[in-house]
Amino acid sequence: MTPALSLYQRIAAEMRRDITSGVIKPGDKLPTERQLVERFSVSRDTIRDATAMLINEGLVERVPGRTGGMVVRDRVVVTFHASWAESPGAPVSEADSWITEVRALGLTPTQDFSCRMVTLSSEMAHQLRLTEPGPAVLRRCVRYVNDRPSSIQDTYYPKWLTDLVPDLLSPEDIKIGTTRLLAERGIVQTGYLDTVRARMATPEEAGLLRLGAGTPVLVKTRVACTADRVVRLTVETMAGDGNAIEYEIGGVEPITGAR
Amino acid sequence: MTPALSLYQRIAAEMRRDITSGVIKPGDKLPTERQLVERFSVSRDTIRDATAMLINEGLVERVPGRTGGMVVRDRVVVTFHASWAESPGAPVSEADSWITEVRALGLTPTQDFSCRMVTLSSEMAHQLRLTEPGPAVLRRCVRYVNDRPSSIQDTYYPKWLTDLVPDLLSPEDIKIGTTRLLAERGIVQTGYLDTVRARMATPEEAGLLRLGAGTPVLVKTRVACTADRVVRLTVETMAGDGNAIEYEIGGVEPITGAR
DNA sequence: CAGTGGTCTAGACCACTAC
DNA sequence: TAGTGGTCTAGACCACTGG
Repeated sequence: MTPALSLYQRIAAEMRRDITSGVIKPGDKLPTERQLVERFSVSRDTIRDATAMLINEGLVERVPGRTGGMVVRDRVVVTFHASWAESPGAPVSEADSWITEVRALGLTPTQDFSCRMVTLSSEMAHQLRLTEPGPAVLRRCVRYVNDRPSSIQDTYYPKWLTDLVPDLLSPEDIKIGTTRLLAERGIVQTGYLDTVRARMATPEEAGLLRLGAGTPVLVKTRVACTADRVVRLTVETMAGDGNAIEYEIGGVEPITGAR
Repeated sequence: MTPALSLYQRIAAEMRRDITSGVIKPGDKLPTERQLVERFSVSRDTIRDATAMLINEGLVERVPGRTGGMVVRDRVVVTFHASWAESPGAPVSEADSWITEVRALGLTPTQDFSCRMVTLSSEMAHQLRLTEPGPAVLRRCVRYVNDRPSSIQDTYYPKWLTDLVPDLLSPEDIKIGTTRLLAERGIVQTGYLDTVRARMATPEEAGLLRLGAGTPVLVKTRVACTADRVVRLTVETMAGDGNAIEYEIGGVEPITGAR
């Protein structure tokens, strides 16, 4: 049954066991590569093949420099409550909801806003139900947890909407939340279509989110509409396995009530 | 700005450009490793470092054997419509919904069922709102697209429920769907709490789903309840970037109507 | 400065698989 | 049997970073 693991796979398995069983804990350093060469009596490349597996699985991180080494990662999971906020009557904006969640984990949330004009791809224009590609406003929110980038949220507003609500062009955070701002101007969002996917980070994303090679991203695409029109497209790219998305469907009191 | 890419990174970038720009198309074979050694005048290990990046990004697959080689992957995305089915009044079962989706893409769906008794971990018992770990029935459904494993769906039913509805112990597919079966016995599910995460596949999952190393999985956890009790826990592990999950919140006619 | 990981070489032998 | 990727070795030099 077992397909005869190769040498580096057996070494990886042994180290993986030490990590998952807790012999080596998050934050602990692994032995140096040259120490592992001695311990297992193999070449350094074989050790690097083994540790590359652990890094690809998200268990371990390489830290360069004199006091560096390989460190067992400590992944805290931040949960996005997709069903909670963003309804016009919701008590909090989507951003507030995220900030609350991060603080509840004892971590420090930060956000960076920017705003610029872009030309929509035909793919994006189609998702916004526009007849053809055209200009749009892109509002970007980069979120940090303990100063490490955690997610990039890009929201595209079609030109007809920003003509109606020029406040959307503000390069600053809109305190009350864009959903409530739009509602106050008569644009009430009543429906969302979310699509969630997982894929490997592109090199650009790995740079932006400061991800190690071999880290996945969780991508949530949200198309929002009023009773008769599509008003925005939001693409949220989240770092690796440090984020989760939660959806409630129907009444969940028996589940959440016991918490 | 650019941090001086190393040799293997530059080679990877060049090959990546050929793939994403369409010079090399899905299904096409890359040159052999030894041909690439010649073309770039580097050692084979450097070529392997470069191609390992492409494999980790999910762009390329290695195929062993005489006529093997490195092949550009063609990823078709199957979408799970999480909001559609599973309501007792829904026209189709969750399985039917999936089968329809796969067929619509011109692919062939297959499913394998199995059923066995397991002991719940304390984590799972907590999710089922049981006071302590205990026995449960695990119904597993492995799904294949064109004979390649695509997802593993594990559903755990607590013992009190299988005592009430022994049909759940059937090792065969339940044609009408378990949700409708339970509804006929008076267990009407009215709420779901879904959590979606992305992470790297463990070696076991990579084996089950026949994934190459460095492929992410999309994990959907669904806890379902009736008006007053939690009745099941479903963990669905999906292969890499070949799957997506879709949620509808509120009225989405302006979005879906235009399709 | 000393030690870490990062990169690269030039070989070697193996398992697998279509021809 | 011939050619593919899979594994492994024993070196080498580099960039980076704390003491």
